[in-house]
Amino acid sequence: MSLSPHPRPTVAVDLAILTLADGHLCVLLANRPDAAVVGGDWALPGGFVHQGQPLTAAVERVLNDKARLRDVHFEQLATFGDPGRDPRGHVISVTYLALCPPGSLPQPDGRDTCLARLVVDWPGEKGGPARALGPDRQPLHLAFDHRAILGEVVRRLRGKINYSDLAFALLPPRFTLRALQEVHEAVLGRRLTKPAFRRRMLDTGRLRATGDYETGGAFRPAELYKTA
Amino acid sequence: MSLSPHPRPTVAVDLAILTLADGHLCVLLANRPDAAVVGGDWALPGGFVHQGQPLTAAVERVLNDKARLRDVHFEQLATFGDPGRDPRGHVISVTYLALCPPGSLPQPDGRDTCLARLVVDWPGEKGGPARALGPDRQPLHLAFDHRAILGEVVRRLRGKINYSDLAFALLPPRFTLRALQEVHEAVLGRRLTKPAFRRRMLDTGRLRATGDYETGGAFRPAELYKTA
DNA sequence: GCAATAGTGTCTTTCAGACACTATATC
DNA sequence: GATATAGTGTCTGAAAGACACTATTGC
Repeated sequence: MSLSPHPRPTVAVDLAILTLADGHLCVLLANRPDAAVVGGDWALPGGFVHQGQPLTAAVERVLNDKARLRDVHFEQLATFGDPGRDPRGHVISVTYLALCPPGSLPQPDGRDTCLARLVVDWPGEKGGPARALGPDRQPLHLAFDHRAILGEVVRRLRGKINYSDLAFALLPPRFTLRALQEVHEAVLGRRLTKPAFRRRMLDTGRLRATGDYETGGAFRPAELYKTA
Repeated sequence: MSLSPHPRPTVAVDLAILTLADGHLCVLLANRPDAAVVGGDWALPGGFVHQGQPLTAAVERVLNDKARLRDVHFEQLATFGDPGRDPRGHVISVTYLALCPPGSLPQPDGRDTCLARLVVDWPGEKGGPARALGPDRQPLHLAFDHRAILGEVVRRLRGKINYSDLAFALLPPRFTLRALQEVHEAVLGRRLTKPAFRRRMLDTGRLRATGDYETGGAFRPAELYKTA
């Protein structure tokens, strides 16, 4: 049965797979061999949505195919449907962000995939496009409208990090308060003061001290916490 | 050219056209003659997205067709794509909310369209489904997953009203601070204190006093403000 | 003891709620 | 003058930044 007699646009999901590396927010990008057509060498990994397939199933398929990831926290960001955004045809992209603890991503080879640092020029939650810096710190040439999408990614993260469990999805199950603060600083793009941050986090009641301490450091070890 | 050889889901836009009536947040609903098929008598007005058509064009078409509205503030909410959400087939719905000043909507006739009060059971930004009350204050039977969508609508409004221009889109160009406070109270579902609210609004710098005053009241008239 | 980081106590500023007050319109 | 609402001054308490302090580890 056809609900609409008109020719239909195609639907895809595109994923911003995010992690923290060296204190910086990074995104996994896929190389585009068709760079000349799609307008850039690198793009967010994505895939088409087939009839009868839930959006979440398409997301999980991309996570598994492109990053060998399972049980990752992901959430919908926004939908981009401008007919000109994909030169090959009308593709409506439902974008998601996926959050991974450091080290849970397979090492990108730099050819098919790379891990790019996310940088924005704007303060706070003002909004605007983002840049992606390659391993050599040079800006990468992004395909489609993916600079704008990555800008929205950062804006969403900044808007939600203070009243959601989003930061914990970028950390291992047990973590120090300093590591948690580094996540917040990387997302917000500014330094925070330690006492106020500790109070604020502990007052939420979402944290539980484990009684264990980090090891391997040269100096006083910090206590490990987990989510309550 | 076909980007995907598989059969594709259909894409639609669905609109939560909101306004304020009698101090309550209300949404415009369309009657469904096919209630037995779609699971409810009333639904958000919507329309299919055709190939090559921007999402915003589909939104404007629905606004014009269903509510004779132009130049209305609208923004994207979220995309719902569960294959079972529409019994007729796989329809991916990109939902929008549209905000209208009181009185700018044509009077719904109660048969094809009605203006339903939006009510939620949950406090703050906790989230959950919403109910829609008809003119007789009885809950309406909503089609599809529209109870869940309307819950997200309220959640989004509550999350954004304090740091966006969203409230002004629910007011005429010139308005009293009391009217602005009533908008906030209707969205947040709780009473606010007048002095704190006035200070907070005036301190944002987004308001400008006009020097004019409302008329027709039996008592001291309030000054009219506009957005800066 | 030294270096470096973990973690805390306290002061100050900011801001929202509570509450009481003054001001001004119609009747 | 009565009444009802517009608009303000002030107190209080909560929360965050600044800053200085103590605590604990490896060397």
